Amino acid sequence: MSVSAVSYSIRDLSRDFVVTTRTLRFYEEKGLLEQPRQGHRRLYSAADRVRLKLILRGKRLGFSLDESAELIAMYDPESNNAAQLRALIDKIREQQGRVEEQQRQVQLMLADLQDWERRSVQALHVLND
Amino acid sequence: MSVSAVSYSIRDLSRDFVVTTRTLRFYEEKGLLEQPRQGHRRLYSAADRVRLKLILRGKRLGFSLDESAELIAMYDPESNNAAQLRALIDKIREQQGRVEEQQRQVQLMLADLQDWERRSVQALHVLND
DNA sequence: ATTGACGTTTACGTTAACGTCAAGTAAAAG
DNA sequence: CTTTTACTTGACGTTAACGTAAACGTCAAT
Repeated sequence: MSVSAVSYSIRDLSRDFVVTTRTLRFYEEKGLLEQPRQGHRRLYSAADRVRLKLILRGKRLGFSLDESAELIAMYDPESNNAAQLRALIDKIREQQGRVEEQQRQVQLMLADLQDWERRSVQALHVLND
Repeated sequence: MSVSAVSYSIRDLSRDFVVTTRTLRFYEEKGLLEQPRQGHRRLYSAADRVRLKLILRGKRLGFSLDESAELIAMYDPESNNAAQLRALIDKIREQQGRVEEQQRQVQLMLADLQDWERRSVQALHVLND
């Protein structure tokens, strides 16, 4: 089983994940990505792609980069650390709570407005009669 | 019917809505709140409280201050502008979509992790047997 | 040898939403 | 009249997450 040592330029990653190269360098600066130098240039591995995927997923969940970093640290597929996994799940549950709260607020607001709308439509009716 | 001309100091609003005075001045600077000067000082009215309430509600919905400003502009209780009301509702529906998407992502992630957890627990079982 | 295409570092710029002084004013309380 | 107390206007500082040059390196192709 020859491991086809696939590697990607910064441009490749940029294209594949639809982020700017600046973003990638920035993530590296912040310690979120490795510093995969091949001499002068960066050459990313499949593992790096996974890390990036996790970072971006974190963003989609509504986490900051720092939070994502923390989460990814917990999400170590090597160490079968059950406690850490639980901790990670808890963090995400918290986020779930926050998002749910937002959703509640949005729905309340929508309900209010639609109520308002119904009433003003009725008011117009009255005026037109 | 004597309108009890209630008015509130900046400190009052700060206390009542649990925001700093800096925040209130900042909102005023951004045009989100009126500039209710009584000579030297700010003296807020009940209407101002309502505006502030709307701003903060906007934040809870996940809107930026600029977006909140836009929304509040649409939310004019005076003009029975049905079109504007619909537009407002649409804006909030969009936000609802974004929030729902986030929630989906969070739930997916949680499902994955819990799956992962089950599998690692099983793995441990196997090791212990 | 020169031109691109691609990449690198350094570093200042930007937006959002306030925080944090500093210095001055106004009015009430002692 | 002098403190307090409450408030005012600057104005610079801060964090997050990059954007936007500027200036330089490298390597293959012409």
